[in-house]
Amino acid sequence: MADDVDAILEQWARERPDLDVSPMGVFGRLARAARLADARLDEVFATHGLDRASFDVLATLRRSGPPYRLTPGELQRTAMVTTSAIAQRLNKLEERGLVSRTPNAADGRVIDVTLTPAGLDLVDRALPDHVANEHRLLAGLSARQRSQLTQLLRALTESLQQLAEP
Amino acid sequence: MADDVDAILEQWARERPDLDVSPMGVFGRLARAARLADARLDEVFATHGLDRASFDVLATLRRSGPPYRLTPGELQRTAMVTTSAIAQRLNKLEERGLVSRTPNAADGRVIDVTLTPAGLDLVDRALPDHVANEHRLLAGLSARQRSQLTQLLRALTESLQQLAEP
DNA sequence: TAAGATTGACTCGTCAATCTTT
DNA sequence: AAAGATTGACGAGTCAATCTTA
Repeated sequence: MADDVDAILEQWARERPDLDVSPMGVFGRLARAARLADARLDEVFATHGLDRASFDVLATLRRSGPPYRLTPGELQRTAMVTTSAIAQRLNKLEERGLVSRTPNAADGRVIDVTLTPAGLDLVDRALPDHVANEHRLLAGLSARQRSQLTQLLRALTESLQQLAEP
Repeated sequence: MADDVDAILEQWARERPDLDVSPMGVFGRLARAARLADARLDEVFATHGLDRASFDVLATLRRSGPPYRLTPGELQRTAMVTTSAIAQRLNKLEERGLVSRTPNAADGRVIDVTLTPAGLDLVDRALPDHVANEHRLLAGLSARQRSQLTQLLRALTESLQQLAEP
């Protein structure tokens, strides 16, 4: 039942027995699982001509409900990237005709980003495949395991947020 | 106790009640936790003039034990990146005098990458801080929670590897 | 032919600077 | 001033192509 991370911990135990490197067992597996999951999810996005970044924007607009309209700042706050990354994502999506940018009526500093009919159509077609893929990827875990994993990741996230540099 | 991901799930439940998006509760938190952890770990690497990529290479060489020597291919297999990424990491580390590249005696196609005394010194100084940081980041989780999280991430990783495209 | 290592072109992110509006 | 959005320069990864050796 030993995995790659166990081998790493054994090496450290041999080379630096003075250090308790057990937290690496958590962070190492967290990084690897996230990377693997990204790769598996990307495969399905690609079949719809999308990548994670583009899907993320389209899906955020979609789930916000009609009129499927948010500002770059709003998109930034739910994505975990900077506003400049959002601007560049929007450039690509706008070029493809999947979103449109229009000036906000109430505040001249703000831009409204709206899902076009083509964008709505695309995300609604990709979404069921994406969700089915996620179900498939979790098939190896029982309902109880999924629930526990969710709770533990929530606790870890909270701890990590609390310790963020101010 | 609701978090960002719960809000996302609620939006989907409203907009697409036909889809069971519960797996997003796992994958969303996995991605967020991994991203947050990376940011917290980078802070300590930076105090030693390192980033995660550089530290990863130096630490892999360090824990392999004397003579702290591996090939790019060996480094690639434990890192989760391509060999070209390894080559570029090595270019930077070699320029800084932290590793050296020498031809392998037994196989002319192979390069030996060795930790220099400066590289060994740097990684041995950064390591205790890194480990202490990881302990600090996990302080919010009990021993039982860490153990459970490890087991669940291991199970998830195994499932994800099994479902990799061949 | 195949394996190992490297490079160059490209993509996507961050950061710092800029522009506009409040 | 401050807030929102965007751009340009840069860093680090991937992929495809190349070079050397087995």
